[in-house]
Amino acid sequence: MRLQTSTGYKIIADWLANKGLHPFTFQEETWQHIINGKSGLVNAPTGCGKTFSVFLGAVIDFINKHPGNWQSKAGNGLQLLWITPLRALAKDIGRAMEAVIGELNMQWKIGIRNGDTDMSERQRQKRKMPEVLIITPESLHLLLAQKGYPAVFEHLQILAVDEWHELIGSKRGVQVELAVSKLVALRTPIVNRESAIGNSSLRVWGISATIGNLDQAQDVLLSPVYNISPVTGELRGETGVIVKANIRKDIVIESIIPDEIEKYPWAGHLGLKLIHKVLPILNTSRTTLIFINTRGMSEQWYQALLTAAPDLAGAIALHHGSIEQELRIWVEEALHTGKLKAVVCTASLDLGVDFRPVETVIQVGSPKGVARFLQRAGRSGHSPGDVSKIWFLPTHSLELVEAAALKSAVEETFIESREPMVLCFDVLIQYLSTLAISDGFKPDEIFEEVRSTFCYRDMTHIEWTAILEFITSGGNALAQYDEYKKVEVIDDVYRINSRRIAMRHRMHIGTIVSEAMMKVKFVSGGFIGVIEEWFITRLSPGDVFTLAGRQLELVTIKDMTALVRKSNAKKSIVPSWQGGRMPLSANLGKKLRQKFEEARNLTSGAVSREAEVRNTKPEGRNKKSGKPKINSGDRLTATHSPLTIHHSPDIELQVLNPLFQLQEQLSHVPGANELLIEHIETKDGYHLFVYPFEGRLVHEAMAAILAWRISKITPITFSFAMNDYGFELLSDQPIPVDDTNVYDLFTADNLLTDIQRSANATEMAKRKFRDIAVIGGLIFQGYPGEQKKARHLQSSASLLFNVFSEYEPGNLLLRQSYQEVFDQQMEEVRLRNMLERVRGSKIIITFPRQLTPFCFPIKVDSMRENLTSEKLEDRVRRMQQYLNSPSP
DNA sequence: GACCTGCTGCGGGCTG
Repeated sequence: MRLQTSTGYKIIADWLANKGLHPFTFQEETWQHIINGKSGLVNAPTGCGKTFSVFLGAVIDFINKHPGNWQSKAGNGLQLLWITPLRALAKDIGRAMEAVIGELNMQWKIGIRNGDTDMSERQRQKRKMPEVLIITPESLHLLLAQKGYPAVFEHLQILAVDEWHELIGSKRGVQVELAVSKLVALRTPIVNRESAIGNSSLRVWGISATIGNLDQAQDVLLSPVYNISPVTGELRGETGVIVKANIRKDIVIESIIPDEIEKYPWAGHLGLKLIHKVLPILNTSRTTLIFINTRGMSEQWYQALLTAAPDLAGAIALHHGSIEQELRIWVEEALHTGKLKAVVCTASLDLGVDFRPVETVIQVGSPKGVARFLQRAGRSGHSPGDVSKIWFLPTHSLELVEAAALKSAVEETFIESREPMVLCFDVLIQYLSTLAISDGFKPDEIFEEVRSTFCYRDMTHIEWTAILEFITSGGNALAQYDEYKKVEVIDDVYRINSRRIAMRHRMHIGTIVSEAMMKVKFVSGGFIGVIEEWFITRLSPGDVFTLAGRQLELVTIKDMTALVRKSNAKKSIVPSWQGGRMPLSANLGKKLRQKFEEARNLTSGAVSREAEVRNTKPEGRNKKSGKPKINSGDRLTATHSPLTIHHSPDIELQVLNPLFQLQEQLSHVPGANELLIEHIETKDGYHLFVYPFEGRLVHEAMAAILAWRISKITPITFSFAMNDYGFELLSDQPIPVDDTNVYDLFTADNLLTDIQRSANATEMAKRKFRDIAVIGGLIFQGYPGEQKKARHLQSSASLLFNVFSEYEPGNLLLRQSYQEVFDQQMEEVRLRNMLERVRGSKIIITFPRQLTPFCFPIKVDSMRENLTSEKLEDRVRRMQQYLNSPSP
């Protein structure tokens, strides 16, 4: 059968043609696969119709199955389940789907199920499910926690997972994997699969933006569909398909360049010095999004814009995750109805404006990754054929190189991968409890289902048994506490019979664990947002702080709510929120290293280098102190690749030429295949600066390891500092790192043991364990509205951590917390890759006679602790003035 | 359990 003759296809194609659209716009290839019973992944830039391609595929499929009466047919139950990570997206998508259904005169109902869905709607859904249900991963698990849930999915044809790239790298993604395994098994039980031909009758479709590991993303989502034999590991069904839209989005990236690069700060994160260059951009664009990396800095930018251009009052707004939901919704609406010229925002506006374009985007500071930068650029020029325009505003001089790096990364579509998580036992425990409060489960069946997912495919029988033991008896360590004996076993069916436990569990479904927040509310009523508990407890009544762009005076704290009134005080404290510490991505780091090499090649023409380059080791090394006796300004090893410039250099690199010249004079600008190490002596002591450009997490771990390894050579103590470009070891005695030992110090051998000895893994694991314990249901966070204090949470978590460490060291959750430290906190894989890279590269050690442009930002960050910001700014200015006019 | 600049996201429904 040729596809085009199918009734559904024709109806939809004609319908689109009537509207002047070609089916291709909506990736008709997807329709074909859906009708043919395939599962797969759709990949296209935003605004290219990938959402509609899956939805229309489901519509065509329905028409084909009910050829005579598709317009009158309803009440078949749930046909299409649509998972989306954001509640806010559900409304937009639902509205768009309803419009299509309306025009086709179909009898489908589109329903939304998430935390915002009210009770009556939930009950309506329970009596009769709509044909399409848009849901969050959490709410889907809540459905699985209802008695008789299999009936809900009896007629389900298609499961769509929207924004899969957003979910795959997190535990929310694992929740989706488990849900997929369950829904697939409901249609084709695992026990029948040995004999089943082909795939499950349920078709699973992921919808994803471009990521580096698209194939893997597909495998992770579809793993339960693939029908892989649990015995032999052999693939018995078909694999899925990837549908890519061949649309290339044009993106224009432009840097905001300081007029006098010599005077632009070498360090800093805020970038307000360039605010005068932002104003003209706002004026010439209808709507602008200004992305700021942190909530605190976004508050500062908002204030600064109003001060710089008071006429903007009322035309600009602020948007971040700690601002009250209603205010945020108002801002979003006002932006798109044209009431606002600009919105200062954080990652809170990364997603969710798909159906409402803006004209211009400004990125302030490093976006930390290529994917995030592209995502933000894509907020503008949203229609197919439009050009996305994004401005990059550097917050310090060296950061300007990132613009050049981003340009070539975007050009090459060098986009980060999102690594799926594996063996998350906390999520598994939560899932099993979910099944236990609805219909109960039989371990043998569920074991196979769970192992059909990517996350748990390597789970052993021993681990599985330990999990079952844990949920029924509390395991070895907690056996004496009844509250951990949640699940009862009757006739080999595992169930939770206690209504109280079931109720508590429902409230704790989900994998997002937040800091303890306190609501902020006007005395006169009206919520403004939330602030972290630790921050507000440092304030006293009468203190003025900033939130949602307002000056607020703290009046009192009552019922875990901070009551405030408006204030006209000149000075106010800007809150800081404890957020993720998104490190520079590996991709962007690599591009940066390449750009530095280009910059050096550009510079080398200008600098006379004959006198500097030495290929031989200097003589007269003082073995005792380990400090080589050489003149400052000399280098130990330095060989340069011949000067090659393949294309015209980026404007950013040209502008930064004076900075690179100075760096080259004082030290060295490292090439892509070099690791630069600087020994600098100041009145603070002996500094060792190292520049791997691997993001601050790797640097943090590497600094600890290096310190540990050096201390084995000679007894020595250090303090550390680091940023995304490099790290610093500081000591009061000379640091014995030279060309005789440097490769050994940076070896990947014994990495794991050295990590364990150097970094305080136990302390880090303890922190990770808190989230794991909450997700696994070991800690009750309190009923909604009466959240427990952070202190309580922390103390019960660390109590449990200690109990496990002492009485059950093999506990799976304990093990997981250490694993998460290695994987996420230290980025062990990346650390190892870095060391492997260093092994094959040239290590350049220099001895600059003063601070260099490279080390400057790290040095400044390490001073920050002891100084107020004004004093710091003064000191930085003085340091830089001195450096810009170097005296011999 | 500290904050050194540090994002976002979710979340009862029984039995009457």
